Amino acid sequence: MTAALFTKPPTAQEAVLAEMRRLLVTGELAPGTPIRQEALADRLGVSRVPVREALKVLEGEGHVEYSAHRGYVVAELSVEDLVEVYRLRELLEAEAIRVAVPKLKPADLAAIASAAAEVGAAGKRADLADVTAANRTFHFLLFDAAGLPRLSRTLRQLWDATDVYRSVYFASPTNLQRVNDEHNELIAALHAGDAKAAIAAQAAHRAHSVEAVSNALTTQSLDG
Amino acid sequence: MTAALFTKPPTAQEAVLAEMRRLLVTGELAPGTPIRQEALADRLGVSRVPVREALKVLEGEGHVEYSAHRGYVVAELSVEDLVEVYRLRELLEAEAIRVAVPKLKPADLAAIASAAAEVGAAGKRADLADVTAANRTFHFLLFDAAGLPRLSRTLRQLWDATDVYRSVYFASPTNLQRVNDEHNELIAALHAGDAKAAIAAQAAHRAHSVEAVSNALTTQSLDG
DNA sequence: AAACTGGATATTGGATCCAATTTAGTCTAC
DNA sequence: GTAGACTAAATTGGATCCAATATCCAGTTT
Repeated sequence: MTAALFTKPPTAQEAVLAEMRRLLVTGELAPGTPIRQEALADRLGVSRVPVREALKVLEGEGHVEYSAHRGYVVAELSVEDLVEVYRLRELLEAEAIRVAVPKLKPADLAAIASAAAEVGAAGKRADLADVTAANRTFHFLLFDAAGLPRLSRTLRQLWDATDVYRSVYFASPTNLQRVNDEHNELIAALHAGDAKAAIAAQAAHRAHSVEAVSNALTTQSLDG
Repeated sequence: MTAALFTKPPTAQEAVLAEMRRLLVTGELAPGTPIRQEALADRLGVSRVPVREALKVLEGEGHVEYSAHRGYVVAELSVEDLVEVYRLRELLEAEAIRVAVPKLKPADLAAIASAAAEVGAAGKRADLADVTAANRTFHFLLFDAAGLPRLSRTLRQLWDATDVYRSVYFASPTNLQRVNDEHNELIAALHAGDAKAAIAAQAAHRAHSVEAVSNALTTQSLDG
């Protein structure tokens, strides 16, 4: 019974899904572009079948739009969509924190603090991918502590929908510094067991990011 | 250019998906049962390919659970799950109504009233499927009026998750009568433009149904 | 007797092939 | 010159076939 040395991809569709997520986040698959199944399959070294199944998953998550016999197109995210996503996050994240705070154990707090530290470290390294990943870990350690799987799932969907823009936000050193400060503020509230303060901290945190991203969206296109 | 006499299924996967939803709601595919792709495909007269794509959709919606190389199993819904779903609905439906009420036009109100009437009519006919469908139409006419597509999508997912139990609730004449009364109360609030009252009405409506279904769940199994 | 090993069978995962549909382009009719 | 119809190419949808994995059962070992 040997422990796995590194994570293996059990199926091709899973590998395809992971790679497509990367392509979507990095913008290599830009919003609005039609997806040619065969080209994509060739690029990933598989047949069209696992690609199609991965696309069905992404369709369910709202990352691509589907039209019968016409295929898939990378979904576009308007400012209205962005605002809607953040409003829904506001409602649901408040609930998650409200439920999670009384349940937090020392181990949870330690894990959360550790994730926050990793955000800072990755920021110093200017490693955007790691910042994004650590940031997500940080927040979902908290959300998941509520022990409400469907709430977590829904929140993940909402986060996924705007992942494309998160790296834009983290690209600015000013924003990065602010993010770290806000994380610390949130952690302090968690240690104090003050759910209300934690919710407020998270709300401020979110507001800053939606403002920045919204500005980036309205002024010009992503790659501008 | 002949007009279609009845809605055609453009693709097989869509037909499979619709039929599988029916099987899940009616309980012909009971929670916990493993899904054998080939048997299901034979039963529906198609190959396994469209079945697999439909299953991926249902997996995304939480109706089936998937394990690599082990296949799909019809998801079980615990009482905790039920409570969680209704709590999330509470948060999100309140938001939907809050946004929708000021936007409601006479045509919307008429459509909503008409749907409510259909619920009553179907109830008199004791047609459970029609009651469920009309009830859903009624509520989502309101939710969709908010003009928030992601909110609507999330709410649909939550409703879908508990669809299995809704027909149980409607099976009781007492419940049916109460549902009609509560619908009328909600409609009155909408006509008055009173969002707060509408939210309260919807909350009471939801509380009654979660209570009934929860009782049914705890006392015994579905078919008891 | 319990536990591990090996192989047979059932089931899922993936690739290839064919059918159906859409789309672009060209030709014709008016 | 434009609208419509027809044709051809590209693309998606579905079926069949083969490979990979898991499960089950017998046999062997300790």
